[in-house]
Amino acid sequence: MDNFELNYSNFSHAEENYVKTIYHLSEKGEDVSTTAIADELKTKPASVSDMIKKLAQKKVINYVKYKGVNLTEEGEKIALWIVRKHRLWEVFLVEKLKFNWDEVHEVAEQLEHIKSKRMIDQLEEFLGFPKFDPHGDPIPDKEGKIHFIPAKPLSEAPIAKTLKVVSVSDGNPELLRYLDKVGVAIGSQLEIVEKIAFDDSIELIIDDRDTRLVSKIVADNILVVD
Amino acid sequence: MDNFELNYSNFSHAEENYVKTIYHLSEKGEDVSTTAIADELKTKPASVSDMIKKLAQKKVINYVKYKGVNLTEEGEKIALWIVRKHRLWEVFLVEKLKFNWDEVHEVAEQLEHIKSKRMIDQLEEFLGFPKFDPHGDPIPDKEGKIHFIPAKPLSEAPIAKTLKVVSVSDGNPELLRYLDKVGVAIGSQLEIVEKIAFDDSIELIIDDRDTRLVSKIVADNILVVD
DNA sequence: TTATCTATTTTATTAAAACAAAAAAAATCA
DNA sequence: TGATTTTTTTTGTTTTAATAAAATAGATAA
Ligand SMILES: [Mn+2]
Ligand SMILES: [Mn+2]
Ligand SMILES: [Mn+2]
Ligand SMILES: [Mn+2]
Repeated sequence: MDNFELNYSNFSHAEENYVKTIYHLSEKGEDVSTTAIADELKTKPASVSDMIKKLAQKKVINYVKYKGVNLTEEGEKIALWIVRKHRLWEVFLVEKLKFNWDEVHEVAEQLEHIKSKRMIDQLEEFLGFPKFDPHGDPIPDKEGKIHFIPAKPLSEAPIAKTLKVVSVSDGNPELLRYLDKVGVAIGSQLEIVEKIAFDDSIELIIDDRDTRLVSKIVADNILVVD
Repeated sequence: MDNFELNYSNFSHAEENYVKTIYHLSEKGEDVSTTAIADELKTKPASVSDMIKKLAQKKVINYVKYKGVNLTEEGEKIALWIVRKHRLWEVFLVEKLKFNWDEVHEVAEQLEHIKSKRMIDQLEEFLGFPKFDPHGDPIPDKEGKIHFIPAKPLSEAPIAKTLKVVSVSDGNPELLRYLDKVGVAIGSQLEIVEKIAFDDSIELIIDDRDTRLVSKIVADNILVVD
């Protein structure tokens, strides 16, 4: 508990990125593979193998050779601390500096490594204790607690029900600009009219106004609740 | 001119710190020595010799072996770009996140390396285009222009004249907390009552209220105009 | 003008983070 | 099961930034 108070200054920029990546890849539950990490960090499996050993020694991940890794409690705390910073900075950029939601992720990737607990807690207060970032992702509180909304991808949602957009993946600016164009935002109401079996594309009504066809890959990246 | 528009992403964290340090050490006019840089960056002369060669190759400094270095035009642009970021972030921390002026420098040392011209220009606007940072230092504008106030150290100021505090050095938090305690701030009125020749300490009146004795080293770090 | 001292540079090592190529283990296929 | 393919790890290099120790240039002092 008190560990989260620290700034974790004994972790390098690179180590933090690995921990954060393992956290995100773990969200599906299973152990994370070397190649998955390499793909995500745009590096090579050989580099990942090296770093994994170091992180295991530092006790932030559990590692069994050839079996993949998962975060220890300590590792998860570090990951949540980085995620908290990332998302609060994204809110700041959108709410205060007039950034569009497709422009914040890259800068937040840098800002998330700035070490100052004090600054982040003050920033959170300054922003009015936001619960979600501009892409609908929940912001861990100062104790590292995070509250997930049970949502599913639009691609797996039922037909002919009123759905609400909870979050969208923030990594790809092109997707976000596309959503701007078609008028999908956090909180938008969607209703699936038809699922085209041939290519899994989806025809839907947006906010009771426009009818649109979106591809499977777009639908995979929009999380909704009904 | 257009170079300042760039984010200079081809410079590492370490290189940026060297360029900024050389900029600050150059303010006295002369070439900067290897040891001076090493002292400032808390590293060793051997490391500085290495880095100096690299920076000379990158054409951001002029370097003659055994003679010291100075910034090229390009180097000065980079330095001013970093200084601009540092000082705007310091204003943000004090004005928006309720930091005291002794708490901002360390965090700004990290924030100054974040690469996003867009963010800094927006931040400047958000802060209302401040001209000075919390320690009274001028903030370079988006073209990299900086306006110096011709001030001198309190230790070299004349006796029995009304002086105004223009800036104080921001590197040492202890000094800043001491100034808080004795009631010296940017804009304070000072009047030197007596200079004690024995140890160069100075007796002064602060804002027409308190009489105080401050040491030479404190007086060296307060810049005033009359 | 030497001799001595100090500042600077060079050389050789180290640590972090990455990569390619080779080796080994695990998974898949026949 | 045995052969083949894929994934992961190991080994050997590279680059960046730092250090200590040795060599050298410059400054100072006798
Ligand atoms: Mn993001
Ligand atoms: Mn986000
Ligand atoms: Mn500062
Ligand atoms: Mn300052």
